[in-house]
Amino acid sequence: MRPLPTEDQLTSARPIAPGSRDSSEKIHQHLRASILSGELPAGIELSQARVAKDFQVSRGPVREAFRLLQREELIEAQVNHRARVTGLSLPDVEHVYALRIVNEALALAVSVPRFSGADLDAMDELVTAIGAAHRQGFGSWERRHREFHDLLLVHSGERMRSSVARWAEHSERYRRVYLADAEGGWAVGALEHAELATACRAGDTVRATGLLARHLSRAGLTLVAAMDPTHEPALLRAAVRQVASPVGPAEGDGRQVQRR
Amino acid sequence: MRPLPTEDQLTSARPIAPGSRDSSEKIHQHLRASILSGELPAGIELSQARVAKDFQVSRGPVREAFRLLQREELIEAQVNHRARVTGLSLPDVEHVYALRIVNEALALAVSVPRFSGADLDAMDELVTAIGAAHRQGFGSWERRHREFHDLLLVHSGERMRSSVARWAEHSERYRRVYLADAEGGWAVGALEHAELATACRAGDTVRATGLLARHLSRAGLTLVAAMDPTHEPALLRAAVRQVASPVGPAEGDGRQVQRR
DNA sequence: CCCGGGCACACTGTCGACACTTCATCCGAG
DNA sequence: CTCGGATGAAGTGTCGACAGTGTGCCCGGG
Repeated sequence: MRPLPTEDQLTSARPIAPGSRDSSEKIHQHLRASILSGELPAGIELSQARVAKDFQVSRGPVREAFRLLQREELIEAQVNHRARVTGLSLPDVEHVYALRIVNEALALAVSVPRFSGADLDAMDELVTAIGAAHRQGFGSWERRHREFHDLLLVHSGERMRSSVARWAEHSERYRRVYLADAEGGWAVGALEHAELATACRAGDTVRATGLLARHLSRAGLTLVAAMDPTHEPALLRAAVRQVASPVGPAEGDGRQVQRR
Repeated sequence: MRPLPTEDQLTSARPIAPGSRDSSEKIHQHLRASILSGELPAGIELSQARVAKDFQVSRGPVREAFRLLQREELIEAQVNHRARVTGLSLPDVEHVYALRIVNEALALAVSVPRFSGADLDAMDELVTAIGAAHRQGFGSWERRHREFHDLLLVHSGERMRSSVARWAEHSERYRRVYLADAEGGWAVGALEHAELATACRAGDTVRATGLLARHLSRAGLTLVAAMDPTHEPALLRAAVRQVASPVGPAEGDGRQVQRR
């Protein structure tokens, strides 16, 4: 493979406010957003010195930010080498979506009985907003979409939410790269969101979790298929099987997860 | 509450080899082990300067290690304040065990069909080893116990294993504090381990995952009950319900998770 | 023309220093 | 005696500098 051009002021870094405390946190946030959004593509190299110069800070805070990104597996760094933005491997995609399925389903299961009327109204509102925003560009749609999924987990506790949100962020990254313009998926997604909101309002926990699992598994399967059509997504199957047990809602789950 | 004595060479820190590269990694490992083992109890304060002096390094690497620990929620740090070892809240315990249940069950589900004969033999060996080691002190038992659980996930992929292992480490910490000498639990645990190994050898995935879920939920419920007997562990129930669906193995699952 | 050794640059890991903040103590006014 | 402000120590956030290491380039030999 070709060596991939080193970054060249590619990150839209602005100087950090001089007196600002905890600048490493800001750097971390900024870099993470840049990576997840694809502005810093996989394989690109980031040097501490360069990033420090772009943000107009010393290398100390940059090193701390890099350590966090490394722990999140957004960059990989070896000693005495420059850090590189992590690549997108197929097993990673499957792991991310499988974990999302089981974790978000659990979070949703405990959230459903706790939804307030306001929550449910906001949910309906977002469903229509997502449908309307899907032709205003990817950014708008993505923001609403993320809000919707956040709302589903709002009553599951802080620790679980942060754990789940981290995986969701990763999947945002993959989705943007591989499904930037899959218009067919939008319509199906909208329908699934509507069904999900209905199930939440009805308080039907097992139906809601099953729908969420299928929603996520469809996204994951599409991604996997786009990356390698011959791959057998055993992990994703196992995840959806765990959540949406055969005793779930009436409609079979064999449609999306095609057996062979 | 009283202000909790500040640490006083409490961490058994030895100087880091001078020429050693990546000393922050070593500091991180050491501190994490100290916290998880209880050597650094919850609430104690760690100052960068003091830790740096103990390890005989500058504050730079220590800051990086602290950032990682903070991200793992093992310490909490505010700007211009000393870092404090995180406390053990009841919701945290429930979250940790609930996530462990769904994540490890998923990992086990994909691992069962992939176990080799050697894996299964090692599993049986560990089952007996655990039974024998449980009177050689907590440390010995804990090591074998961890090995056993690691073996269960050995074929689930690197990313999932690391994700699962992190939560498992947290639970080690809680268990050590609250169950340091619960001898009754050991016998039950041994029995469950044996059943688990049998199910794996038989290739019975749903039985194996169900057993694992109940094994973990029992531990979690014991912990929760020890911390607050009046607490209603809704999250744990949801987690075990998700994994061990009613269509599971013959023996009912209503025994451990008592309904009211 | 091709290739390997050597050299200079760039970068990383680490350290000590400086400014600012927080906290505890002490002292004097009331 | 009590209470509030001053004051010093301790600690943190940040920076620039130094030594060691990896990388690419150049040049000479074959």
